[in-house]
This record gives sequence, structure tokens and C-alpha cells, in this order.
Amino acid sequence: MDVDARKHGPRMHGIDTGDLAAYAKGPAGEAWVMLTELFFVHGRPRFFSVGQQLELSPPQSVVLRLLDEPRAMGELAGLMRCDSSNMTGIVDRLEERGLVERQAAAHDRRIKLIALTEPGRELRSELARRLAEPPEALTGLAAADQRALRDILARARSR
Amino acid sequence: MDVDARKHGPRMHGIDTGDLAAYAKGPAGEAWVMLTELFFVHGRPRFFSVGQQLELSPPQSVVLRLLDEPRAMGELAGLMRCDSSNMTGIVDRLEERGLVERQAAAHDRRIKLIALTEPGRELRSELARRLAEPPEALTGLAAADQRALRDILARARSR
DNA sequence: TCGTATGCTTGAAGCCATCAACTATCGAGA
DNA sequence: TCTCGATAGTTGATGGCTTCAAGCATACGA
Repeated sequence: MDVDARKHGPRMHGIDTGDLAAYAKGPAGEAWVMLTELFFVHGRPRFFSVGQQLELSPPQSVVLRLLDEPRAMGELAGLMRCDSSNMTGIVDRLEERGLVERQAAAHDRRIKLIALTEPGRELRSELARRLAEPPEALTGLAAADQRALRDILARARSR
Repeated sequence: MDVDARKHGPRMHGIDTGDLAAYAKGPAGEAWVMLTELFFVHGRPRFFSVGQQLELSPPQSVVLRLLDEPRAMGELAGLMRCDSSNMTGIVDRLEERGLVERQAAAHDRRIKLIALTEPGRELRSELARRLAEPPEALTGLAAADQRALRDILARARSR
């Protein structure tokens, strides 16, 4: 770390992390800040580029990921935290591409269930496969670190 | 974990993580998958809601975060991986709100440097402060786990 | 000096996102 | 059983984002 970088604070890929880190409190806060930056630098661009390769917009990718089983429109909108009218458009476009289909729900005629088609299932698997590729920042860690990281995150997810 | 959950795979907040995990290879892959889901569940919604509170759209928030120093339009577009014409609109709207200003670059009259105004600097700090708050998934970890996580991530960032 | 490349802006078209309004359907209470 | 308020999804208006194409001003190299 040279003097110039010191002036601007720690940098990850040209982006100053000092400002977020300035507000981090305790190890959990510091870890969170670093997680956030890790995802900003590696996760977000990956999500966008993989989606682009598969000709999916970011919201379309999110919806595909959410469809591990048929879900109602309102449920999808809730999980994606957007307005149901917005979800109508997103599902419309996925439906036009033959990736999903609308099904009436047996118990309530207001409810539309959104289910993947076979092409939709295949595309969803391909999306998952590509997103599961870890960045070198992780693969380059020592094996013990990788295992420890995995185990800590597993404990975090059960909270 | 009950039988029904087994059928659908592990779940984090109603979202099946089994499909990504199915493609994870080794501890780094598993860690990455869990990181991705952690951010999907905690980071992404936080980013959107904090931005909303501060009346910033997601791309506006990203640009504010990138402006740790004055940057050229093309540089911003490159860092955000979008078209420069798109960046023109985003910066226009930030400029209209008095958060940034365009400055001519001394060495090249084609280049416009985008710098924060004082209100822009204050808003950027507030954005950082709110984004730096870790989720309970992390704060609820044992202290030793928090420290280990922080240290591993620090090692990962220097790759 | 001139031709090509670069940086930013403008404009068209499509997608996303919110809010308001609407129709069909449901469910609870009288 | 009937009524009314709530709910689910859709339509439409408006603004923001995103890409691509085209244009103008500027820079640079031959």
C-alpha cells in the first residue's frame, strides 16, 4: 500500500472502501463491509454478465432464481420486493419467451401460479451453474481459510 | 430440517439454495454460494431500502458510492459497467438535485469530471453509514466466528 | 494538415418500477 | 344466504434505466 493509496483509504479494484469501513463497528461490522465490497466487485458484475450471456435482464434472472417451485404472482412480487404490476410485466416477458407459464390455482380463482416450462428449467439450471463459480478472491485462499469461511457462513445462515 | 424441506433442498427465507449449491465445487464454491445467498437475502434488500429512504435509485446510489474522488464520465461508466449515454442521464439527475457538478478537465477538453457537492458529500456519508450496518446473521455469530470471518475476508480482499 | 480515434451528449426503443384505478374473486359477519 | 370490504392480478401513466446508433467537439498520430 503506497502513500497515495493511504491518502484515499484502502482500495479494492479502484473503489475506496474507507468510507464504509469508517462506519463499521466491531468484527461483524468489518466483515459485513468487506462482504459488501466483495459482492460489489465480484458478485454484482458476475450477476449482470451471466444474465446478459443468457439474454436475461437482472429482474428476469431474479425471478428465474425464485422459481424453485410454482409460485403465485403476489408471492414472487413479495420475495422480490416490488409492485405486483411490475411483476406482471416481468412474467409477461418470460412467458413470451416460453420460459414460464401461468396456471390457475385450484383453491382460488384470483391466484395465478407461475411455473417453469422445460426450457425455463434448463435455463434456470444453466444460470445457477454459472453463478455458482467462485471468484479467485476465494479460490485463491488457503484451504483452511476456505473451509473455515464455509463453516462460519453455514452457521450464519441458520440464524 | 423437516422432510418437506428436504424435498425442496435447504432454504433460506423461503428461497431454495439447493440449486446453486448443487453446482458448488469445494469449500470455496460452497462459501461463495452461501455468500451469494446471504447478499441476496440481506444485502440486496438493504441496498434498495436504504436508497429509497434517501430518495436515491439503485444506479444513483452506486454512482454516489463510486465518487470517492472526482471521476470522468467514462470512468464512472466503466466502473459501473454501463453505457456512457446511460451515465449521462444518471449524472444529469444527480446534478439536478445539486449532489454533483460537472467540471472540465484541465488536460483534455472532451473530458468532464464529476465531483460531489457539499450536499452530495453529506448524502454519501449517510448512505455509507446506513449500508455499513451488518445483518443479524453476522452480529449473532459467536465473537470468535466474527473475528475469523473478518480476518479471512481481509485476506481474500488482498488477492 | 488531415484522417482517425476518443469523450460525451442526444435520441429511439424496450425494460423496469411505482402509483392509481379497475375487474373478478374471496371470506367474514350479519 | 347475502352483503360488503379485502384481495389478486391486470392495465395504464409517468419517470428512470439500459443499449445502440448517430452526432459534435476535441485530441493525437502520421
